[in-house]
Amino acid sequence: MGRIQLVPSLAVDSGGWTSSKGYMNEIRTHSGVTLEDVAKAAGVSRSQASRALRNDPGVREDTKAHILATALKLNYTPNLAAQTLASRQSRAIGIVVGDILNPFEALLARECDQALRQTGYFAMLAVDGNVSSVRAFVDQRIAGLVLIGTPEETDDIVSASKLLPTVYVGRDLKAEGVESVSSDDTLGARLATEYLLKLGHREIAHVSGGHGAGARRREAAYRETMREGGLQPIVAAGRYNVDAGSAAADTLMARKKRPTAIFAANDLIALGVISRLAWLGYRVPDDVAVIGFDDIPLAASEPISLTTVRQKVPDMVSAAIDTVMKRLDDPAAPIRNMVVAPELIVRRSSGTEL
Amino acid sequence: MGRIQLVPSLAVDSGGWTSSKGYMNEIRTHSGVTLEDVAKAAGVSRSQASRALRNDPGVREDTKAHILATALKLNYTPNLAAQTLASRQSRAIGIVVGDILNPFEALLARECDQALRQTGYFAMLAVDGNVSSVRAFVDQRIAGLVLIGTPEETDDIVSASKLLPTVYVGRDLKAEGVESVSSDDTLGARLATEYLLKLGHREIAHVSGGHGAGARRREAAYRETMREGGLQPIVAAGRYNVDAGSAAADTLMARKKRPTAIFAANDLIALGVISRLAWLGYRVPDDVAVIGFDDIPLAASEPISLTTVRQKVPDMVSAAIDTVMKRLDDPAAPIRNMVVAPELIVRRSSGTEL
DNA sequence: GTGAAAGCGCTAACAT
DNA sequence: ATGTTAGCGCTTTCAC
Repeated sequence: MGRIQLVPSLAVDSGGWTSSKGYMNEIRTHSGVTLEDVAKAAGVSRSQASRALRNDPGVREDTKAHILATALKLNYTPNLAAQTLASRQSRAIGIVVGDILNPFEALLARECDQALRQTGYFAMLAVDGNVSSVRAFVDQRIAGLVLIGTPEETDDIVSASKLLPTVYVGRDLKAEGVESVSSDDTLGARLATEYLLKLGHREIAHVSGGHGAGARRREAAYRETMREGGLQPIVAAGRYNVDAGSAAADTLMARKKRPTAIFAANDLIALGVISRLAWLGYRVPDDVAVIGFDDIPLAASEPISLTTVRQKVPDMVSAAIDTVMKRLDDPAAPIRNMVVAPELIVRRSSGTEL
Repeated sequence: MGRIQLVPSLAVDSGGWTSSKGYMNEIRTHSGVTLEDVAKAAGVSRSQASRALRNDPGVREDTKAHILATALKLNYTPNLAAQTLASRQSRAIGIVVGDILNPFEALLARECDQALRQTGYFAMLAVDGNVSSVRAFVDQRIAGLVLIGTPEETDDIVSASKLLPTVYVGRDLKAEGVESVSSDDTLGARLATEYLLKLGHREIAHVSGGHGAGARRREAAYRETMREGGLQPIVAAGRYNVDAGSAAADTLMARKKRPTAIFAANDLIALGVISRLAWLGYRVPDDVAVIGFDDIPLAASEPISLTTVRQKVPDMVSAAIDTVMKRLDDPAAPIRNMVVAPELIVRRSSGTEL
């Protein structure tokens, strides 16, 4: 605490803001106080006041302190519009979320929102992510763009990335030349499959997540791991949602040789699998062990207690923000495509050794 | 379609924008074209261009048409910062969401985001809703505020509402003098309880949602309906989440006289109840009928198929936006507290008549 | 109906 | 290290 949101200029420790009660917990409108007022009250020029407030070099320490104190006393808040207009660059970062109802995307979005506030920039979110949201942001001259699960069409992402610092979170876009941060799908799927193998399962099925690159990587890694174990892969085609999991459970349990373990391409699918298994009269994990992917909050809940491959959201987000910030001060920086290693979180749904 | 986001000035039918392909599907940065350029190209003054673009009265129809066409041709995009600075009012509406991981709040947020784009205003979202988000928005001189499930402390809401047009969605804040849109909790709880009664259930339990006003109203309505039916209410104290539902299921099924139906204060609780019941070996709806509240997307999924009291999100949101818009052009308008009637959506989880 | 002029509140050369 | 001078791109009186 002790920092003021959106006013990086005042972020230096000024010793005047009580972090307990006081200003921090009040909501006050723009006082009507301008930089001019602060300068006048502090007995300096507008430029010096501006420099001090923005922590620009070339201001004597004591002058700066005095100006800051004055600003504080007058309850000064910079006018963002004026700042943006004069400096020709805003401190807003647009976050476009494809499907905010997808818990994993919501998780990423929330983390971005929070992480951004630490940087002196602030987030503008659009949750019905599509091209028009991106365009609206561009029109607002935002400084950078964070794309989460949207838009589907890679073309739009590519064009966006040519206009302003852009990073895509959750998918690897190296091929398209767009900066991105994603999880290592291959490693994640291996982790899950190998764990099931280690528990002694032989009939391990996989419910896929569709035809996206990530889903295909997960499926491929599952297949490879199975083959390495000398086992026959069993794949039920699915999509990243609950209903697909439910349908897959039906298909899988209808086989003559029923699987004793199911690795779902994501947690939503796993939830569908579990719910449907219960309906069919099978017990998880006693009859069937289940593992998911993502680690959405629901997975950790007591009645679900889903073993899953956790995508490290905080790591991914901080990498993403870092990427945007880097590019912001060096547009010529090399394009980075970061891949974060996921980890297996063992809970009840995977059961114990057979 | 045929409208340009964020540029209400150009929103008049200009006949120049192809709604299929064309400009609408391209992303282009700010052309660098200013109002000055448009005016010059159209052979008029900056003021006239400004008026025409904003649909101000006092511009001859043909002049206006000409200016609009020119702007279009030059691919002009107004500089939002300049507009805000000069007019001293922005077209941004802040949406603060308390918990974006709550599907119901996400539903409201998404709807708001979409609805707002139709109004000429645009949404700025903060998803880690707390007072500081509100303050940050105020500092940005947003035009209005939509609060969704946040902040907990009513004081902050009240102070926010004094600063700028504010509406709270999802809770009734009449007592606090803050405009709000909410669902009729009493009606909703009655609907659910009466339906269970009608099916022939006698041992109907309720899992409450805590101590908030809404949760208390739901519980009260449940109790009253039970008493009217000559039955003894059975209440398990809970909170609006999955784990509470799970715990409540344990408690309830441990009773000597087990309930044959459970009305959960919201869908998340219901999900917890259902999951736990499955674990305990009970079948839904055969052994226990379950009804929720909210109608989150998960409720409609095949394996869950939850009967629930649907809060009419689109109605609530359009009422909320309408409220903000009304107050925007008349700060003295009477305070409105709208209550929307929910409806019972019958699915599999409530079973059939006993 | 139209144009000229004066800012909005700030940043960024350019001086000193 | 500090002050002076121009704008940033738009809206908005105020004249005509």
